[in-house]
Amino acid sequence: MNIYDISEKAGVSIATVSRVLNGNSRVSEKTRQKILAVMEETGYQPNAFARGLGLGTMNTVGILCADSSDAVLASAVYYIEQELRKYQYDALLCCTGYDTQVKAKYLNLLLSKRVDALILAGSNFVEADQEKNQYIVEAAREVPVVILNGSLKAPNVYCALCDDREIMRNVTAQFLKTTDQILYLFRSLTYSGRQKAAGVRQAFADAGKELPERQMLQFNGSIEETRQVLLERFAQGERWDVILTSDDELAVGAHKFARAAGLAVPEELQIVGYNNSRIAICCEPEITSIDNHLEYCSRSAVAMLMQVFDGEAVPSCMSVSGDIMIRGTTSGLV
Amino acid sequence: MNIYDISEKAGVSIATVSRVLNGNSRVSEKTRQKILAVMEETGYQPNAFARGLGLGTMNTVGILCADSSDAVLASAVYYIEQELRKYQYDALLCCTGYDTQVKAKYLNLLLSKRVDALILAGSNFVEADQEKNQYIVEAAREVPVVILNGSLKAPNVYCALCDDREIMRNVTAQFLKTTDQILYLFRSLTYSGRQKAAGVRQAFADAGKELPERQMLQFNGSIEETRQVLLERFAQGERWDVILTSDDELAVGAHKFARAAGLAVPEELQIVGYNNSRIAICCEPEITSIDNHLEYCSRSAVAMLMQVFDGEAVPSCMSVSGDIMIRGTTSGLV
DNA sequence: ATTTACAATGTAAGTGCTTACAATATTTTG
DNA sequence: CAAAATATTGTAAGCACTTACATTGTAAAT
Repeated sequence: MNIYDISEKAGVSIATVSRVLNGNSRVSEKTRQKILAVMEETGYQPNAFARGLGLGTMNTVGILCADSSDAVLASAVYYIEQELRKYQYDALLCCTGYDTQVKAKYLNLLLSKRVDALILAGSNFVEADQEKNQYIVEAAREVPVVILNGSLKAPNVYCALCDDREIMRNVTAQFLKTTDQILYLFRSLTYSGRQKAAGVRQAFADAGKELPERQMLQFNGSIEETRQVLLERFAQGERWDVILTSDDELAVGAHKFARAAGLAVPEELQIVGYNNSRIAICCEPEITSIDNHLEYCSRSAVAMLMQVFDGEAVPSCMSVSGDIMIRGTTSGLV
Repeated sequence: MNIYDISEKAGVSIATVSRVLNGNSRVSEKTRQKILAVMEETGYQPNAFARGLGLGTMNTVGILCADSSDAVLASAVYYIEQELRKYQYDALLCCTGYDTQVKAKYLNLLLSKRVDALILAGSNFVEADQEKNQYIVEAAREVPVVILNGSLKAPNVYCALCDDREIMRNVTAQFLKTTDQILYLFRSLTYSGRQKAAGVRQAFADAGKELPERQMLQFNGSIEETRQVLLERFAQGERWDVILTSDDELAVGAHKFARAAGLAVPEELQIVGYNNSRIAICCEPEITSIDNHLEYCSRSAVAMLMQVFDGEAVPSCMSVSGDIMIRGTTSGLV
């Protein structure tokens, strides 16, 4: 069943059928109805490939994300997909893992599928070494690229992110009023990761203090492993009044550590998570977490993209404030 | 840059170029190398739409899922996408929400994009009312349909799932040896939901006991709301020795309830979750949960699909056992 | 009534690939 | 060395649409 069959049954030319298919040119109401009736009755579905060939697009956007089973990235993907669909776009999902080579490979694979744009979901896509981001810059020569939670200055690259640095500086500064014994526990130095760390550092600097390297702990492991690592450090005599983390899972690990070490939360140890994800409220007391407004940013990323499609002038970067969700693992925060 | 440009620069016909593109027919090594060189040098990328039009496929599978931000579904989508990519298929993701009308609409939308198959991720796709599943049966006339965690008997529909009924019967039976005060807290009667409930019921029946309706509590809310609901019932005088749940989030709610009610876990109240998801290990004590082998099933679903593509004989349903992951919220389970 | 304007429709040339079949070149065989 | 067999390449007809441009039909204007 193709456009010829329809045109024949309706007694018109294929051009007219195509016109009603695309709803653009003028077709008399009478023939439009007739054609629609024939389509209905035959259950005709236009061939999307032929359509794509003729129009040069299939209304598809590629979403790249390292790991869509990660709670935060899964949410991002979900919001993005939802928002794309509002605008009649389909989402081609591709989970890349964290290796740059692989990311570049998959990005090009999506490109070869002729997606209309690429959305890179996750701050891990922007590396500190600009060389490694080159593949993104090149991709942007083909289609618009939107980065969620990462910033990269290049033509046709748009970013939507949270000001992680500022909120981290703010929160750290608040704790610094009462104690220097703050541990910053972070997972990896993605774009956001670097911002957060910089925020912590800056708060110390602003207070005229030095942040000892021992108080910056990079650790990329499970909840259980996080608990272990902290216990080991604790056993070696390290003590903290506050543990700031770069994500809620690490905070849960810290929470478990506190319990294992017999430390009362928040009286003896305060804990702050990041992302304000669902996991933060599973513990008792529930974990204070920084809300980086993932949903808002995700939807904005898509909105920006649509404006780019429409040829509107769009700023290359949109940023929102981080805001703290105060719960039981902290006291005295504002 | 199209196939004509390449053929010209390489001094061959487009047919030969197409042949090296598809790597199938014999092309002399010399000309193959020459053509590859030209492609390399010009950065040629074949047009996927034209390819799709000629071949009738773009190697794309549609994944339908109600809500990819849900931890369990997100994992399923992740595993499926990973596995599809191994076989060079792309994943078109579509989040439908839980309304049947909407699901049907989106399913047809994916179909109109000419996907090679559909994977329905989540037991919510199979409803008790067969009428409501009709749209799936019809879709299967166009392309193979694979259902994850749901069973539907129809031509060209394949299922991969866990025997939820049996494991639920088994676990319930174990508790019934020592107490009848078991609450089964469940979210919704999806396909799996119905199986689980049936398992609980059967265990009671097998033990010659009756399961009072008060001990079946359907509740579809957040962790916090779950805690509330249980507290209310508790305040009204209801008492339980065991709370079985249909997912880990409900179990976390039960966990929080226990804490709020001052009940020691597992001494005074035992709790069992379902899905063995990451959230189960956030609490203290960690939650015993039933592992329904989501990863295995997800990957199997894709594997089955590939066999269908290859024209191999495939059973219409594959089932795995559920297995219990014993942790701190239970005692005496085997 | 005739010209003019414009709306509705049709014709035909893309869009870029695949592949059956035909044609040609190269080996193998007698 | 010619004929047969086989490997390599080319020709041309799909695949199912879109759309610029041409044509026809209709209503308004003169």
